[in-house]
Amino acid sequence: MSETASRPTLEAVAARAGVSRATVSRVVNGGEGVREPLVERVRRAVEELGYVPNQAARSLVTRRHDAVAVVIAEPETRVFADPFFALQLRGISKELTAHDSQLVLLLTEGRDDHVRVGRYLSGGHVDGALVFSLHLDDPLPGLIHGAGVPTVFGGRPGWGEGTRDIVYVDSDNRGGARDAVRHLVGLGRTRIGHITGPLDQTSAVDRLEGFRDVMVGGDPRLIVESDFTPAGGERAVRELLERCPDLDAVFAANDLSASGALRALRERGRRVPDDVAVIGFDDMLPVAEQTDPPLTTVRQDIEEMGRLMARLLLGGREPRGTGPEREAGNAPSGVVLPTTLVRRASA
Amino acid sequence: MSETASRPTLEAVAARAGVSRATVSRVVNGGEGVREPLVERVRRAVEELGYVPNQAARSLVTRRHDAVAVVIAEPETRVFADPFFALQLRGISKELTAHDSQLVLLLTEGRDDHVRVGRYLSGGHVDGALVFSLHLDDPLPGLIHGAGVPTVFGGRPGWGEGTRDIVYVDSDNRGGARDAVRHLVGLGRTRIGHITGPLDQTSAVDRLEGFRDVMVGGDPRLIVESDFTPAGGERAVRELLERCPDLDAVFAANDLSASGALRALRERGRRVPDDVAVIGFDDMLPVAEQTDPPLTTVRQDIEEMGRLMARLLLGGREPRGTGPEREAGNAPSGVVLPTTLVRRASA
DNA sequence: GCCACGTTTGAGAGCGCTCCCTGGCGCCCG
DNA sequence: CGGGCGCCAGGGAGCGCTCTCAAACGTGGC
Repeated sequence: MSETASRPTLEAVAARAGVSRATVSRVVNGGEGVREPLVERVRRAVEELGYVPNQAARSLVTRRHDAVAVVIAEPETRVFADPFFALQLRGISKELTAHDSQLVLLLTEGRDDHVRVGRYLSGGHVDGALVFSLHLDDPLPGLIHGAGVPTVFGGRPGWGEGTRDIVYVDSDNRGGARDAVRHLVGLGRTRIGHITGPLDQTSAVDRLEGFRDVMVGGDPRLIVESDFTPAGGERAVRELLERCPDLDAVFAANDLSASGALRALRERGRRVPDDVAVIGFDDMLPVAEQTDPPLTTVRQDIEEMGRLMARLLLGGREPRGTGPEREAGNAPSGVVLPTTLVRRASA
Repeated sequence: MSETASRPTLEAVAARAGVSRATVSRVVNGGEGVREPLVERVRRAVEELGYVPNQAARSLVTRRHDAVAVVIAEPETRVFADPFFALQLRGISKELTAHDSQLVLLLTEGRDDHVRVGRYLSGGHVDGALVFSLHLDDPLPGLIHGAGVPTVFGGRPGWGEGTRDIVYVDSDNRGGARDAVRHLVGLGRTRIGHITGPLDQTSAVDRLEGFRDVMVGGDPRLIVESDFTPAGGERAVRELLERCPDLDAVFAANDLSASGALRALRERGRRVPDDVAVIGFDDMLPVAEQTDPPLTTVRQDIEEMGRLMARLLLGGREPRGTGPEREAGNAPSGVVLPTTLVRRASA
């Protein structure tokens, strides 16, 4: 039952059920075109022997692996320490499970790893790849895109804008930012500052664009470039207050920097939201709910992004072997998920 | 180069290099016992053709997979939203990479998944498993332990205490807790409260034990069971202050609950650390450094735990194929990593 | 009652690789 | 200078599975 007793093979099951290997194979893979009594007999034999198909042998002939690589490029540790990827992984995992696929996690550390990952992906060990790349100058996505592996990107890649065959899933960063800023405007605020994220990330750029969409002709000095960290948020607010002492609202590009902003505002004696209204982005719960006051922010459904990425990669493939392998690429080249404004106390 | 052009096989490389398949195989797998000029020729052919071994074919005969499953049981979403697993995964990933192994991530959602994971693991798709189980009543670890797959647990499992063949890696929760409480005592504090974690987790239990080790004969009413969350920490502090208004220190079982404690103390007009000193556990940076005041806490090297788990699982196996497959199990049944007290402003 | 056709089942090849074993060759020693 | 030994390369089997193809088995219609 346990130990080194080598696992039963198809052959063994066939012998036990008194049929041929081919028949067992058919039953194991869906049982189409096998008469009921035989199906039953085979099923029982499988059960009794505790047969589990040898995936290696199967892959060898089918050239399918029922496995998908998830590549997370991680130039900074910070990125990895937030719940973002965790949630996305969850979504991915759920969807892959539904498709009987495994999740092979590839974390890259520095440039050398690109080679390793590239080799792995083009080595045909997986059916596809889900790639997260946050930085515009990251060579990895390009590499992968050239590796000839079906790929879906998480977040809008910074290059190949109009390229038809790049598939990605992103949230509506720009639209979400617009909603946030419009909300501030609706509150009667006029001197609205924006704390950006690192502008080598498309999400930060898109949020900035959304801000600009609403504040057309606004004072460019009300935009301070920052880095998605609480400390950066603090610095940015100090800068903003210096440039514009009667600032009455802040839109921070993420919750972390918003939390820093909150702290700096309190320290400077500004009441939130009375004097200055604050809105963040992400709705990262441990942060957004715990700030003082709780943060109004833009929520994105991160887990759903993950699910969608997996679904897109697996294409029209139904939960196991049915249907066409892949709808010939008329997939949308970019899918953008909606965001919603979550009102709490800060604005 | 790209596209569907089927990848080159050993055969192709052999033809190109003018040698036999066997020779190419030898070269690819270390090149022992092949004369230099041939090695060179084969290497070049591999390079030119962009040959990558077919892992499925290889596994089929070697019965090795160069892959390790990482199983994360996740009854609560909260658990996953903290950076803990992320860091551990990093450590694991690094070590596996060094051993040319892949990381197959298995996230479980609810009971049904146990079956799936069990089948997968006993299906012989991976060389071993790294399992994280946080709760005492989780049936998963038991299941896996019975599946006949080499396994290393992350964190002390709640059962099979003395069992010789259970291998796990944990931090020194008890010792770390002792250090923290001793530090408070050294500060002259005498009315020290403890906010525990969920006591169905061994880490929480061990930290409580450490607290008790130092506070022998202490008032049991100074121990409040909580849940590792900020909100729980707040509640616990209110409870503690009610029971003991002149409380002068709090040891919280993790940083998150410590942050809640900090807030509740401020709200109740207690100054930290003047009136009440506070120590957390984990040194979860985004939290510990950002609290007001910054949190004194117990650091554990989470990434190293991950590395160690992987190293233990892979046994004495050197970076690829050399050495014995596995030192016959005289491995230590539990490895406990040291913790260090990180002094910041809160105590 | 017989033949043509559709449906099930079985036989066999082969996926790409490793590894055992044999054959060939150079070299050392007698 | 010849025999034996050791080292290196190649041949070939076979890992467990899928999938094509052909055989066997009905079944219905004429």
